[in-house]
Amino acid sequence: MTVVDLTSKRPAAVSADASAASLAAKGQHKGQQTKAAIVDAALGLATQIGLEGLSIGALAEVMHMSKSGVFAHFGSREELQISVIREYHARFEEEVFFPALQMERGLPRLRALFQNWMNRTSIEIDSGCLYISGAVEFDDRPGPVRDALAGSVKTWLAAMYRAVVQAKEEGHLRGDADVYQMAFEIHGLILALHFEARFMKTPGSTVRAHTGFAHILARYGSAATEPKKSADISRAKRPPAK
Amino acid sequence: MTVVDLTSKRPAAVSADASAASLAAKGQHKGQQTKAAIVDAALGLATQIGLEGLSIGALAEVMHMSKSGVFAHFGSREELQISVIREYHARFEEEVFFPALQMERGLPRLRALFQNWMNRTSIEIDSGCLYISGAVEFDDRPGPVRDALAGSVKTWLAAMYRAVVQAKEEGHLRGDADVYQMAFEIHGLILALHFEARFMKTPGSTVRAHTGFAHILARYGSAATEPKKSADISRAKRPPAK
DNA sequence: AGCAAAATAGAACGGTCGTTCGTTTTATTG
DNA sequence: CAATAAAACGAACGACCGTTCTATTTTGCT
Repeated sequence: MTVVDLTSKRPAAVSADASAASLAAKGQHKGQQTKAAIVDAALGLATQIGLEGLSIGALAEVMHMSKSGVFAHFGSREELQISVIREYHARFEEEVFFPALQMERGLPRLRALFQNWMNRTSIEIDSGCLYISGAVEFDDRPGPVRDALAGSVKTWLAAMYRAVVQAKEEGHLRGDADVYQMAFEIHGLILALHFEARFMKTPGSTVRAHTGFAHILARYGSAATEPKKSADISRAKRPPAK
Repeated sequence: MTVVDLTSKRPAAVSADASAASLAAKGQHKGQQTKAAIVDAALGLATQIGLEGLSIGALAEVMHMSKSGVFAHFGSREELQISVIREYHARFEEEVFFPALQMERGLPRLRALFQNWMNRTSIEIDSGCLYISGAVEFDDRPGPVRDALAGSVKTWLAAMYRAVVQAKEEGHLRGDADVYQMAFEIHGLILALHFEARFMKTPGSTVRAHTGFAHILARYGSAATEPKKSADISRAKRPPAK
């Protein structure tokens, strides 16, 4: 009767995705670790099949848990979806926004933001952008999920807009540059990249987005910034990772 | 016993949306008319809640029909979805593509295509673009529905690409203009318009897309085409409707 | 008018969904 | 180690899903 049962399915919940749960296993209670692991798995599902397609049953199966066990951590499906959005927001900040802050204000930082954004959108082919898929799914569906999503998207777009403004303040852009317009056009490039790479599987979409960014810089950049006719692609140099 | 019964719910199917069904009420059998009316209603639902959210039960309720009555016209949900895609494709051609063919080859036609595309994407605020929402929903879901969708999208994007090529052939673009790149950037403007107008409700997105198009023309247009610094918005004049 | 064919209704099926509830197992604390 | 709290399970519910089947009504044709 003292058999240990290594194949016990109970503790499997926490160690389902050790890579994500381990680094968060601080002084937290077990429940919080499990919840983090669930959110991690849910994010993986949501980026593939969408926030609406995310079901508690499928999530429980991935976690090797019971439906009610998963459910108890959130209390409602909407709360689960919101948790996923918050997790995506945190990772987006960490992978796209914060690294770019180590670049100098102005054009270098804007370049880094765009580059990181592109990487996240296209390099990880298996996981689409939750901001884009969520925007389509919830553009007509009011409620707390939409609010959370719109809040995150708005925050990120505002951050990028701020980088554009700073680039202008630093003198990297032309004096008559319309910063709103520039941010709009940059956003369009990312969306086109997402559409053509992920749905249409068009090869070369990444360099196309990069070239488009160079074109935008050629238009809005000050004379000192963009002297040559065609900007080279491999300009965006990353920070030494601190 | 000769009561006419104006409130009979049976014939309501055909006259549910008279506006769409009437003009198609030629020598067709009744079933075909009803099917056209169902597809019309289904398209209305799909553009709001997406192709995946489209359910036969909800559709039957809108049509004042039974689920099985609706179902019998298609034989499967997938076939219904494909029918909706085909219907959208037909309307897209009729509203965006064909009218632009009446413009002269080259830049005027390209302008008209973009203008019509913008109108369809933004003016009709209540109905989103099925190509965009469908692309997000089916970017990871293989099957006949995705195939039909991708086929339609590919056809339309190829048509726009062709207009770009023709504009270059007519000498309206610079000799070194990258036509693929130009089409990519135009596509991005439409996607940004859809995202910001429909999801974020950002006002002024339409003029922003239009300005972006002017910027693209300023870059790729030949000297003879774009002499002035900023192109005027109200250039795209429609044909006299035949 | 009458008859065959087409169209629709209605009920039922198995399945999945989110959610609730009572029980049991596990983890934490004194 | 024992007591208490937290976590997870398992069964069940009602709702909706797509689909199938049979019966009934409506249509189109001669």
